[in-house]
Amino acid sequence: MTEEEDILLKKCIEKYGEGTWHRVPFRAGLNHYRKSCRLRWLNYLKPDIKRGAFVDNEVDVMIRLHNLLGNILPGRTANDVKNYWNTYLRKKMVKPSPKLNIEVIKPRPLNLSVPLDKNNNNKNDSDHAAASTPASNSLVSSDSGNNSSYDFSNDNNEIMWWKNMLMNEDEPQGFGNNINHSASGDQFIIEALGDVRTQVVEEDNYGKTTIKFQPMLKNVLNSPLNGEEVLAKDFTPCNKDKTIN
DNA sequence: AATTGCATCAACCGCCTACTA
DNA sequence: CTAGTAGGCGGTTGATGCAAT
Repeated sequence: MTEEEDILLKKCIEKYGEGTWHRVPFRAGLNHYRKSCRLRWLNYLKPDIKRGAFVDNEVDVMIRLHNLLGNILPGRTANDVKNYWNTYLRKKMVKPSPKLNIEVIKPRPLNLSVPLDKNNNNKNDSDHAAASTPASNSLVSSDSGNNSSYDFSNDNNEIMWWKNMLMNEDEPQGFGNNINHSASGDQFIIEALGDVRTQVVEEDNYGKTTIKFQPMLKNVLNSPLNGEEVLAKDFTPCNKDKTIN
């Protein structure tokens, strides 16, 4: 894309916002496929993108969380993380042991099966947290009976979705506030991820599925830094798990 | 100075999933 | 329930720049 096209695309996004990418080429007057426009915006033009070399703390977080969150790193584009991972880190990683019957569902702020508390009144309810999982995770909570959806039309809504994912009923102020770690890398994790909670689906030999919401940060902070990837099985269960027959 | 090999990173491609009519 | 469409992700490619020879 040329510089002029970048400007057109940027103006278009500023005017209409992100999303409905199929309309972006027409709106911006660009002769590019919708995916190209989206990629250009997300990986290059978006204003809050952090560019330049990865600092040690970021690499630290990446190593610890890559197996769980994939190419998600606060402030960085997925493409950047992916490139860095493939270039530098993949070769160094110890081959992970097979993860039997465990599936980690990464947080994806799409539509939810149940609306979040729009007053940002975090009630630390693990059932609520389960219901707040994106509808893509179809194993989750069929007992709510509420099919209304929640859209992430602005950043606040997405932040709320994360907050909901992060809540821990035992430690209302969040793990990050209760852990005293001196290492700068750990501090970075706390600042960057707060108290991210990870959803893990386990299936036993009889096909019974259990969904567990596990606090990520505490385990991440205790995880080794010797190149091993963090595996879901290393996480200790917490809160009220849900069992689906 | 020219050539070669490697590193980097933006972009492409194909597939999967969610949504909707 | 099904098919079509859009959004998103991961694997991969290709252009470019730089260092080594």
